Amino acid sequence: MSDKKKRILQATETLLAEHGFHGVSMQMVAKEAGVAAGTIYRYFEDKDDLLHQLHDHILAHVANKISQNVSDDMPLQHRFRTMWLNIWNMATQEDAPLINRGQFENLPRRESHEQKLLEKKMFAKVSTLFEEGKASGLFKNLDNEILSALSLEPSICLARKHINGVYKVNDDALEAAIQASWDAIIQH
Amino acid sequence: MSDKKKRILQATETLLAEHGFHGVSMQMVAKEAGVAAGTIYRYFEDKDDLLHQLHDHILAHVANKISQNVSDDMPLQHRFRTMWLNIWNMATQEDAPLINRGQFENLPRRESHEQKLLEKKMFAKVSTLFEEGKASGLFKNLDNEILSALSLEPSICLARKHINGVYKVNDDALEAAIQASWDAIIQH
Amino acid sequence: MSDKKKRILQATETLLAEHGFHGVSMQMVAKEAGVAAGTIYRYFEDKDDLLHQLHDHILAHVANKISQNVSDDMPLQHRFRTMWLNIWNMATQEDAPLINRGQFENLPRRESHEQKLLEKKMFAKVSTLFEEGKASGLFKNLDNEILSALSLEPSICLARKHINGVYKVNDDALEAAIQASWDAIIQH
Amino acid sequence: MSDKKKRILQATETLLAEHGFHGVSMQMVAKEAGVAAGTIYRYFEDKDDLLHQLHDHILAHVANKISQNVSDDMPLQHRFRTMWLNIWNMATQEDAPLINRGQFENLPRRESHEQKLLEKKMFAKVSTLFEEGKASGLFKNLDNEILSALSLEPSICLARKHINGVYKVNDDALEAAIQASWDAIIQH
DNA sequence: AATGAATGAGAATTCATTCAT
DNA sequence: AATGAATGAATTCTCATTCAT
Repeated sequence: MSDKKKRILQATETLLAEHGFHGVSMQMVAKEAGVAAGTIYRYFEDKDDLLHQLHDHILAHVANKISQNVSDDMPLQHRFRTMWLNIWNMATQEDAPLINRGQFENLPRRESHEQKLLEKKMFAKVSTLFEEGKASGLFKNLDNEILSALSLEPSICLARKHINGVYKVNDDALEAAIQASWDAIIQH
Repeated sequence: MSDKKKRILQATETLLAEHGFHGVSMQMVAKEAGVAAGTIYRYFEDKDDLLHQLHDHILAHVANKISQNVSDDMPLQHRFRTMWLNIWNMATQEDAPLINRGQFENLPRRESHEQKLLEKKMFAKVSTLFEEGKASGLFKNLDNEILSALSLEPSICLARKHINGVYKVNDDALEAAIQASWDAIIQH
Repeated sequence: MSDKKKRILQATETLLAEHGFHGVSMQMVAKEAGVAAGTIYRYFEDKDDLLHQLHDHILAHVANKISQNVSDDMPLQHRFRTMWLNIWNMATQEDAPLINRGQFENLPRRESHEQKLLEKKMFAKVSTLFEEGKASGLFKNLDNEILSALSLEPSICLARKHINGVYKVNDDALEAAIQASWDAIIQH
Repeated sequence: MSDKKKRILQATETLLAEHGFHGVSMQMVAKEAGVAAGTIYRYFEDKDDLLHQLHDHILAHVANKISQNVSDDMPLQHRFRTMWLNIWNMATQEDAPLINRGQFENLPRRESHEQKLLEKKMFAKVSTLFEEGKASGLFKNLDNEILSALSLEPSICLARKHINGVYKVNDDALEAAIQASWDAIIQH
């Protein structure tokens, strides 16, 4: 990807996190990226396209981060813990500003079929985890979407509160939260 | 509250849900509410104030809905189930358009101390539930913010997927999800 | 018609005549008309609509001017001469700046059926002249469009040259031109 | 003339006819001509110069077309008829797109003295026709500009209506129009 | 209290022109 | 000579806000 295009995407993400969804103008993006306003339109059709592409860009980054240090031959609970913490770290370490401000969900998305297949592939390690857990009888027999909402999304939710300063999570609480997330999806 | 003020708030919520955060102008609000543009400024200082007040307005509505049919002398699990379903129903029955579109979080908020106290009071029944659960040794000894993130927020998360059409939750899955949310916070 | 709307149309006509079709911006129109840029959009949907309405406005003016001092009971040649001179005077007296610069034809037109009927009605006196002339056997038996192209449009053509300074027409030449236009359409 | 220069002029004419005066950008011209945007500036100083040169280019083409198959030893009326039809054919056969759309007149012109002399020379056959006609007593004793406005310009005028679809001219009407144009300028 | 015409700054986008390659 | 990425001023149009009525 061209250097300028990367800088524009990066600038957009930074500004969106800082100023929220409204209040980010193309001029601001241009200035932050250090390019002329017109230059943005060489790489993106219009503002909508810029936001769409930013969505895809971030999603790829997120999928990559979540899968970090996870291999399919690790024990289930170890894999789960690693992914849970990957999400937590990503959201709390400010390297994904849009995620931890809850602004990512509001980016306009392309709802195409290819897009969905792509997303599925990107989060393959999560699917694998849930499928294996269910096959082994360890996890509840629920669809992956539900398992995810019960166990991984609380990580984002907590991280957001942590970042916003609404509530500070300490190390013990963090471990307990991971355990509780695990409790939510395993058979008892 | 004056009739016109109510109509303005109602119109704003409807339009926000429909057109997203950008694309709602004061002219549009005025038209939808059936008042003149200038009239809005009799009830709200500026656009920001309108959105702030809308935030408070919706939050009050939400707090009210969540607590519906919940009294402090009901058994813990019954109370939990009722609140979980109150959230689910509110989000899926389209009577809180901003919530189920995930746009509520993006409303500008006042981060004052009074605001926080007020919110605490509004969600008193939730706090009471968690406190009693912990006191009785049934719940894990975690802060309410964490318990909420583990058990109630998945309800919103699922409802959103359900509404968006990303994933349809059937009745059995719903019951299982409630049970799993409960599993997340109780001691094992 | 509102005073502001009139001023905007007037300003647009003046500027178009002066700067040609390109080089007239909405800002310029606003400044010339003494209104704010946004005000134009209260009266006209967009720039296209402004130009369309200007077209209609001018056409009405032209139709009115052409028919001045013409009544259907005047002798044919007298009517013809009056209309020919009405055109000439309008174009040379600078009160129809767009006409005499040949910019009028380039205004975007609405090609609707109603528009055509309206135009027909506006130029009724011209039609009547040609029809009577043909019925009496004085004029050649040609369609009005052709008769007009042969006899009245040369008036505009000459006026344009006169205004542009390409060629100055004196009074004798003017009378001769009217006579020649007449010769073009009568039987010999 | 260089091949690229020709292609640029050709592309400009095509685009102007299609998109009108606004709506033709240098980028579009470059693309249509199959050259890079910067290349245009090797052959033309700026956009204005491009349009000026296009004007001259077209005028030369027109002058050439009008004089086709006309030699000074042909009988007057035959010469007149040939030129009248040359104009008609050129305008109706789409090989002079700017003429028959009435956009040619709006091209910016250089109003220099040399330009005028050049134009005079280019239309020498027209001048000769009129001068001979007047010398022989056949034509009215009017300046060439007037004779032209009375007899040849109606051809363009009619052709434009024909092309625009405002009015379709059939073969009989065409002959009659030529005859009427002739009637306009001969002595009676 | 209520209106809605008017404002003008600011938004997205285009485009003539330049210049390093 | 030719390229085409880059520029940034200018364009059309919107919109929060004001104010005379």
